[in-house]
Amino acid sequence: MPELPEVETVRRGLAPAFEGRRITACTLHRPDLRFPFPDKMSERISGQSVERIDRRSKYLLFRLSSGETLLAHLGMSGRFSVEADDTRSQPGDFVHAEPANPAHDHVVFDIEGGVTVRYNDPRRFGFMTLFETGAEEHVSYLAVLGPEPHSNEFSVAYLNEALKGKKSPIKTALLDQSIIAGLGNIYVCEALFRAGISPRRTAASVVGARAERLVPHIRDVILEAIDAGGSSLRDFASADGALGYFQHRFRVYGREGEACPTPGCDSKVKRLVQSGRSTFYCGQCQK
DNA sequence: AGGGGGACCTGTGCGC
DNA sequence: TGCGCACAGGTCCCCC
Repeated sequence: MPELPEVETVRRGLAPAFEGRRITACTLHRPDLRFPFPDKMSERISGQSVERIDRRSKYLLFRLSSGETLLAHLGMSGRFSVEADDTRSQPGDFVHAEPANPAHDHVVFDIEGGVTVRYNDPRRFGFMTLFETGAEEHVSYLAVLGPEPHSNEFSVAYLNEALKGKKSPIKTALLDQSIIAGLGNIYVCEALFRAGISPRRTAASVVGARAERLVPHIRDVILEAIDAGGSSLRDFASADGALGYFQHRFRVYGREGEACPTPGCDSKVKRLVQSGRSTFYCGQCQK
């Protein structure tokens, strides 16, 4: 489920529980997720303090006092939840309202101050690894990533260069994390809709006015979603996990057959499959 | 070299 | 009610 905005929301929810505190125990309930956990992972994390939690694209980076970084990716179904006795950490799940099935709690962090953080992942497409902090350029997952959508580096000039000569559809190109990092199926569909660009158009043909529109729309769609997550975080202090993250509604994603939301457009939202994944779009508004 | 398709997993919702 | 199938917000890896 998580694209960049959801991962950022999770980061903000986890930060007060972890930052400046010691992890007293890290317990693994199985040897692997998508990949085996790194050698002696539990020993390397237990007893360390978390100095900060960073995010790059859809990866969470827990900076440990040992000089190592714990990298976590949530795959499709990964989720963190917090139980807390203290007042600093809000309990809850940050993305999901439904309780997680404890059978899929694969990693448990006990943190000083009476905080427990669980990583739950039914499909186990997530993964975790440890690396020496500062060696990011040697970590394959991070080394290949393109710019963050809201960074200065992500500009019209950059996009033109990155898409030059690309025959693949723009939809597919925007899912390529080496072109732009952090977009997933939902926000690519939403950004192309807002920019009025057909998902089937070749990437190389997105130039001129289309590229000028696409860059700010990608930024906006991501920043709005982060804001929606952030306001949810602020609101649910007393709600105990009932976050309602997806009160943030999508304009086309998951809306096949519904009326196109553009005022005055009488077309319906269509669905097609590209590279094996659903694309939602309006054939009238997106050219 | 780049791009498509399968693989990795479990859960859910739908039609019959 | 039960069963089978399609589909799910991601990424890696193989093969053409």
